[in-house]
Amino acid sequence: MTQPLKIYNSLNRQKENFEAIAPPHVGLYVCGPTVYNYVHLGNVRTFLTFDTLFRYLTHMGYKVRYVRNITDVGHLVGDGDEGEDKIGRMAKLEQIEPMEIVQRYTNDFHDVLKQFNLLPPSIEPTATGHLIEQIEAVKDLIAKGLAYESNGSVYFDINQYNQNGNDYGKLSGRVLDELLIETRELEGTAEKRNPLDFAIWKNAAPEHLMQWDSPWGRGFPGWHLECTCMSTKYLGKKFDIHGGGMDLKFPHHECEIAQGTGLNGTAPVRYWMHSNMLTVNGQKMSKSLGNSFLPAELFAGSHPLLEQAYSPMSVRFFMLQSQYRSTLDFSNDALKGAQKAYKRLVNGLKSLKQMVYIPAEITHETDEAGLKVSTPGVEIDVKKVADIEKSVAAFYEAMNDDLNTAVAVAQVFNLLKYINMLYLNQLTPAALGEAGFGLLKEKFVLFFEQILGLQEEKSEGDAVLNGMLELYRTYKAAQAYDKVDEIRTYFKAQGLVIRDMKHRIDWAYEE
RNA sequence: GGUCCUGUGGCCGAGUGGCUAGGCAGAGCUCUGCAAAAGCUCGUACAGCGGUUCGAAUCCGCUCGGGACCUCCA
Repeated sequence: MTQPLKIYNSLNRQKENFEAIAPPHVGLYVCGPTVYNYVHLGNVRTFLTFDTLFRYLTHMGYKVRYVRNITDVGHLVGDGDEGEDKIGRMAKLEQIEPMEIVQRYTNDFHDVLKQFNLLPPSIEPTATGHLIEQIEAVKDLIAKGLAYESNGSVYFDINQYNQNGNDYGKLSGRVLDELLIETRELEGTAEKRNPLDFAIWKNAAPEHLMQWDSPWGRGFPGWHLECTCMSTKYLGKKFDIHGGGMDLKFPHHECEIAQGTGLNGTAPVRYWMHSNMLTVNGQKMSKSLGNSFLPAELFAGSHPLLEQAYSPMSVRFFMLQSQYRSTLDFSNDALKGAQKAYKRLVNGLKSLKQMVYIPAEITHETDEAGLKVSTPGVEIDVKKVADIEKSVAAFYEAMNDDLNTAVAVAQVFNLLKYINMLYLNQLTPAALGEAGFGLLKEKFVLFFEQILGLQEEKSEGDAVLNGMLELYRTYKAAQAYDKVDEIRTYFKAQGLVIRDMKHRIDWAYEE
């Protein structure tokens, strides 16, 4: 617990000790979705990564301001700076207002993240809500000589930026000359001084649905600019952590660094974090490849790639089993395994919550010398207690090692073993001692619910189930096994199972 | 073509020089009305070849395979 949190910083490609700029406050910015379509499972992985970070930093005692934007304008389809606005395009296709598109998919985004038990960010700003800031930023960049107007559009001047002593390409490891060779075939370079210059304001054709007045005529902001303006506004000129998917590293985050540095004279971000891709059969899940599926399809099992339905928490758990910087490959076998593993954990949680510490009975005797001797009925199993303490420490170590949730989850399973032993009377609470038992209970619940963000998925109400269980006990006592089996069948139909143990009868989620 | 990542047991997935990762699946045992669950035990894993080293899955080189970014993408 005392060791520092280490974070892999994409800027220098190594793990660094995390030090907040102004503790106990931490500024965290994550690039949110462009709300022109439903979010797919790959998108969810990124937001889950930063939800885990948000939860962990909060647990560590930091006061985190978590800003995650909604891109509702400016993100273009296709090549460079010539494509159509994604949201405008959908609006035209469906013949509705762009803001209807935005609202629909924003709602979907929120619904999906809630199902996966992601915490809402502290601030969720939108690009259209910050047009004034963006126009001011464009003016400022022009005034600083880092941007120029061309045909009603304004471009960021990369050559000038580098001449000022900066290094465009630093984050993604790009070399300008090499980039230039590759851009020779791209369109839309006529207005630019340098093909690599990117739009910070775009001139809008009359038929363009989303456009606003500006000093350069009617237009709309460039995609990269919104993140710079909103992060600066809410987190300051230099803030702690900026996150996003790997695929945003270039050019989006590179451009953010350029804009922020150009505007504020300081690199905007201390730690850059990038989560890796979710793959399907080894290939990146993406809309354009047609191998993506929606959370709703996953929950219903209604997609050709899916053999069955998987619950939100199973999927959350599945993703937590890997480290965020590794690619994670989706497969039915892996999901099925995760579903079962999750249910084992949640059954452990459920039984743990009912457990209370019962001290061992103490026998008092008088020894030969006439002195009173008190002997506890159970000796504390120091080996098991030490093992629990070790797993708890290892959990924190894993989380501190660049959020290694894979290793952290393994520790939770180590703890689960003792919970199961307690549940089946293979171990008594007294054998762990009050402190050992308390540690197990406190940490398991904390790790599972607060830090990993997993939760029980309730189906039937507890009252009904407990009534049925009572009936089961009655029939069981009467040895009416046909009735007993009937009740079991009912439970099974609900995805539940009766556990008929020597010392107690209980229900659990079918694994 | 450029830059970078990666190849671990039937499956998923940690680990980056010597110390059991973990989960799922499988086998055996204990328990049990029958089950289920759980606990315990088990399994010649580190793409191939060569090198460095007392010692390599872990470092270096080569070969083969997979992937990402370089154009919108989480």
